[in-house]
Amino acid sequence: MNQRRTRSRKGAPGIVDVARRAGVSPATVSRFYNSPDMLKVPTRNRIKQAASDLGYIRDRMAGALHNRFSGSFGLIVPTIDNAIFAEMIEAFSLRLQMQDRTMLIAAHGYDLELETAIVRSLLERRIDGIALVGFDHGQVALNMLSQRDVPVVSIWNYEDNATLPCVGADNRLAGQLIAEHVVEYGHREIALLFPDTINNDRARSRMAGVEGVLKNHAITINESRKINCPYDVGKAKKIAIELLKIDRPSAIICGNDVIAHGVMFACQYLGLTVPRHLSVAGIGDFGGSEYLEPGLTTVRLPAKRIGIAAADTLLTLSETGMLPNPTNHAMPLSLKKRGSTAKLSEDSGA
Amino acid sequence: MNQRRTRSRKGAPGIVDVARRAGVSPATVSRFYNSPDMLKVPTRNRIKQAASDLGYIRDRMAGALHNRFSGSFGLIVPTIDNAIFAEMIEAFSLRLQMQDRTMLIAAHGYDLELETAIVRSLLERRIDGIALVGFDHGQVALNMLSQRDVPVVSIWNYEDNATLPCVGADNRLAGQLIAEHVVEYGHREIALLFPDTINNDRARSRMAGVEGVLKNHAITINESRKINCPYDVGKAKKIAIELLKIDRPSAIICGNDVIAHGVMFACQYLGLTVPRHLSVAGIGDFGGSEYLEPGLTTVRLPAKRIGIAAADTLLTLSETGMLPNPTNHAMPLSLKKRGSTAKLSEDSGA
DNA sequence: AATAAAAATGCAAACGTTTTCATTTTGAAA
DNA sequence: TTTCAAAATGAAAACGTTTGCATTTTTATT
Repeated sequence: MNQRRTRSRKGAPGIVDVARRAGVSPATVSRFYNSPDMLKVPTRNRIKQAASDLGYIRDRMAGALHNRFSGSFGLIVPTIDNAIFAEMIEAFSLRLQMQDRTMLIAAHGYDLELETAIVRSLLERRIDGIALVGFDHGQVALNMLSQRDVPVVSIWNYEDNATLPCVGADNRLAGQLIAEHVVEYGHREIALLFPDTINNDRARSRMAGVEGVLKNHAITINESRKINCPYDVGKAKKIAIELLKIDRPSAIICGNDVIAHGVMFACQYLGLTVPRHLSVAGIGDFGGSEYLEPGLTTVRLPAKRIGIAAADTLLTLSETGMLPNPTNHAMPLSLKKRGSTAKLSEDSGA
Repeated sequence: MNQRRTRSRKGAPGIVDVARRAGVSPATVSRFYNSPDMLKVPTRNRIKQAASDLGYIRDRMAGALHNRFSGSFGLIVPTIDNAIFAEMIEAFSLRLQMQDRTMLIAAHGYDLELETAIVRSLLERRIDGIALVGFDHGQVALNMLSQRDVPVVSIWNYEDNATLPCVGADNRLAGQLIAEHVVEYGHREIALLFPDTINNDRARSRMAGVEGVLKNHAITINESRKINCPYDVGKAKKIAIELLKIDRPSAIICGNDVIAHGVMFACQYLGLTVPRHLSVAGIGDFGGSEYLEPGLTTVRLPAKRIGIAAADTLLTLSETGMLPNPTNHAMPLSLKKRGSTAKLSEDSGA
C-alpha cells in the first residue's frame, strides 16, 4: 500500500524518483547533473526525459551539504535604494546568473554592527563567497569569514596594499581628478559637500584626494564651506539652498553624484544658472548624471565593470582557491567634463 | 590520534562540537536555537557560552534539509538598476532581515523565459516563498511553484480578481488619476510616452487607465503622439527632444517617472519652461521626483509599503499556509500635484 | 575469441542538522 | 520519604544529495 516511501512530500519528485523512472541508480542521475560527460548518450537521454516528465528540480541544499558549494554568493552594500550601487549590483547579479549561481543581497545603512549580523546570517546559509563594499568592516565579521575560508572581496574602493583582495577604483584619485579639474578652471572659492566619512572609506579617500590637491594649490577652504551632507537628493538640495542663500562660492565639489544632483536642483530653484553662476562637480557618474541639464561634470567609476569583476573574482576564488591575476583589480577612472563646470570668468564667484 | 572525527573540515565547529563543550547532546543544542524555552536556564547559558567560545555558526542548509524551511525568500524583478523598484526592494529586504530571513534577488529584464529560468534556479535553493512583479508570468514557472507549494505573491500591480495573491496598487487607477488631472487642467493636446506593454501588465494597466479617461472626455490622440519609450532617462530625453522639435503638445503623460525625468531634461535642453510651455506628468513618485525643478506631478505608488507588505504576506503564508487578511493588499494611490503641470492658458499648446 | 584496460554504473556511507520517541530528572503532592 | 506527572534531555533515524570504491559493461588489442 505505501510503496511511495521514497516520494518526497508535497508531490515534488526527488532524485530517487527520477532514477527509478530512468531505470538507473540515483548516483547516475546525480552525475547527469554534475558531470554529464561521464554518462553515455542513451543513459543521458533517458534521464533527461525522466527528469522532464516528472518535473524534477534538484535540491542544491542537499548537495551543498555533501560537497562544499551552495552556489550562492553574498553581496552586502550600504544601501540598495540609491543609484550609487544599483548598476554594480545588477552587473554582479547578472554575472552570477550566467554561471548558474544566485545572489543573496542585504543592506546595512552604514551600520557596521548590522553588517556583521548580516555576514553571520549569510554564513548560516553557506555562501560560496561574499563581496563587501569598502575596507571598513567589523573585525568579528572578518574573523568569521576567514575561519570558514569563505572568499571575500572588497569592492568599490581600491588600494594597492589592501589586506583584502579588492576590486574597485582609487577613490583618492577620483577626488584628485575632480579637484584638479575644478582648480584648473580657475576656481578658488570652493565649497565641499561630502557625506559622513565615519565607516565610509570611499568618502574619506575622496575627501583626502580633494584636500590634497587644494593644499598643493595653496587653496584653503573655510570650515563653513566643508559641509556634511547625506546621500539624498532632497536633503542635498535643501542643504545647498541654505548654503547658497548666505554664501556664494564659485564651485561646489560634491562627494558623489547624488549630492551633485541635489545641488543642481537647488540652483534651478534659486534661479542660478549652472555653470555661469556656479560650477557643480560630482563623483561617480551613474546613469542619469549625463542627462541632467547641463550634464554633470564628474569622475566616472565603472560600476558595471566592478560588479562583473567582483563576481568573477569570487567565482575563481571559490572554485580554485586562488585569486585571478591581477591580484587586485584597479579599475580605471576618467574625468567626464560636461556642462556643469566652466572656467571661472570675472562675473562670477563670491 | 584522529579523535577529531566530528570536527568539520576547515576548522569550523559543528553542533556536535558545541554539544560536547557544553556537556549536552546535539539535540539540546539544536533546541537552544529552535525552541530555547524548552531548556532550563543553566543549560541555556552553558550552550550559549560554548557556542560563543567556539565561534559556532549554525548551518541552516542542514536544518532545511530536515524541516522544510531555508529562511530565504526570492524576489524577481524586471530590473534592479532602476529607481523604479529600488525602494521596494530595499524595504522587502529589510523586512526579511528583521525576521532573520534573507533575500535572494534576480532581474530578468522583462524576459519571461529568463524569469522562468530564475524561478527554477531559486527553487533549487529551496526558497520559502517568492515575490514576482506583476501578473505576466510563464505558465511553466507558475506550475513549478504550485507543484511545490511555494508561496507566491504578485507585487506592484493590483487587481481584485487576480489569480495570485497580490500586493500592490491599481495601476489602471494610477493612469486614470494622472489623466484626470491633466485633462482637468484643460489639456487636450496630449502626448503619451509609455514603455513597451509586452510582458508588462503595469504599463498596460496604466495606459488603459489613461486612454479610458481620454475617451470619456472625447479626446483623441494621434498615433504619432503615442510613443514607445524605454525605462531610461537618457533615451527618454532623446525621444522627447525629437518629438518636441517637430510637435508641441501642451502636456505629456509619461508611463513612469523615469521617463518623465527624461522629458523634463529635454525641456531644459530645448529651453522650454515647464510648466509654462509644457506640462509633464509621471507615474510612480520615487525618490527624486519631488526634488526636480519644478517638482514632478505624478501619482504616488507606495513602493516601501508594497515591499513591506509583500514580505509580511510571504512570511505569513510560509509559516501558516494562510493568507493574512485582507487577502489581497490594495495599496492607496495619491495624486501628487507639483510644479510640472499647470492649467492650460492661451499662450501655450500646439 | 580471449584478455586487458577503460568506461559506465551501482552501492552505501557521508554531509550537519532536526525531531520523534524514549529516558532521565525535577518538582509537587501525598 | 514516596509517587507521579511534567519538564528536560538524550539516542537515533531521517532529510536528499554526492562521491569513493566496487562492480559491471564496453572497447581495444592480440
